[in-house]
Amino acid sequence: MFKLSKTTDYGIALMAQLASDPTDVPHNARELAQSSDLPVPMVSKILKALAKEGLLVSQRGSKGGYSLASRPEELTVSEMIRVLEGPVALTDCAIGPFQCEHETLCAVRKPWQLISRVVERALAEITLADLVNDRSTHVLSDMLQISREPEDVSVAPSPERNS
Amino acid sequence: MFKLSKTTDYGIALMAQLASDPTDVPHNARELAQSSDLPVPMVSKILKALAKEGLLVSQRGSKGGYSLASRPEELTVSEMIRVLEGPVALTDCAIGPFQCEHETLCAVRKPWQLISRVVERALAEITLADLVNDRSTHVLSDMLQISREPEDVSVAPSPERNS
DNA sequence: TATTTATAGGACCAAATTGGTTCCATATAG
DNA sequence: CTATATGGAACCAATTTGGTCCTATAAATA
Repeated sequence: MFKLSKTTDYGIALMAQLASDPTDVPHNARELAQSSDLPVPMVSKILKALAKEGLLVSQRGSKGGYSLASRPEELTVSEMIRVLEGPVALTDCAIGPFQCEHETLCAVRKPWQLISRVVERALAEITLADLVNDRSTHVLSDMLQISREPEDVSVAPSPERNS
Repeated sequence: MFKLSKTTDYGIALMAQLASDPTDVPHNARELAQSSDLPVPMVSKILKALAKEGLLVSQRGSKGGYSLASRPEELTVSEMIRVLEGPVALTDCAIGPFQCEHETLCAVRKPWQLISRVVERALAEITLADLVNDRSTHVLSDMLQISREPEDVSVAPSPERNS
């Protein structure tokens, strides 16, 4: 569906939640699960992964929990997606050589590689700080070069789902 | 994996193949499957979908087949993805209201909507014509604002090149 | 030191999605 | 009439995904 997985989606939301707390007190899985209304085991699993990959630092034992490993301004959306979901590449051939069996015959390989880099570049412009600050609206609207809309912005114009 | 599905991948490759033929002679599924080295039933299925959605026009019966419904310059990658894969939205909440049960509580909803639009916007800059022309390299490199690299461009640190 | 609270790291499972096939109906050229 | 094509739907196996559970280990504290 060309969508992020729930894991990535939840993971970034959890990172944002941590980023929105100015103190450096670690937050534990139960706590974060509760305030985001997500199942504890799931949140726990995702936090473990984020810690393992170095995006969070973990503190074991009583009074333990997780806190951000870097400043929110220094962590990009691109990086979070890469860690949770894999490289930002729209096709296998854009990940690297020898990933797709059709790559020798395929005519659109190079364009896909370039397109993937365009998307990756865009996602690398946005930081975790942008997600939690109100500044995000400004930054992102600037990227869109549109006047900020006050209400809901959605991409789907049509109500009908593709069958 | 934040990747396009095979269906979309194949579908766009097939469109590109049609676009690269200057004549308007319809091509049938068998033919297209052969020259792209993909299974015939799969190709057939995808072409049917593309025709149903209006991206291809079909000619039934003997000497029939598929041809592009519009000029390659007028069909964007964004549109092809939307038709084959669904709306370009990185999260459920970016598709539209009431898609995600957490949307009331979620703090990063608006950023995702904007990010999705940024990506969608980028994909709407690229046309089918760009995929088949050499011009693609120019257009896309301009988007990246980098000097065109002569060799393989991949997101992952590449071991080496094949062809 | 024992207990409590937390993460680390797994194995595990059901449900959804995906990639792919098959069959039959219908249209068209010759 | 027949061969060749698409239209449409059902169907299936394999993978992926979302989610749980269990055991081991680390730290704080009573």
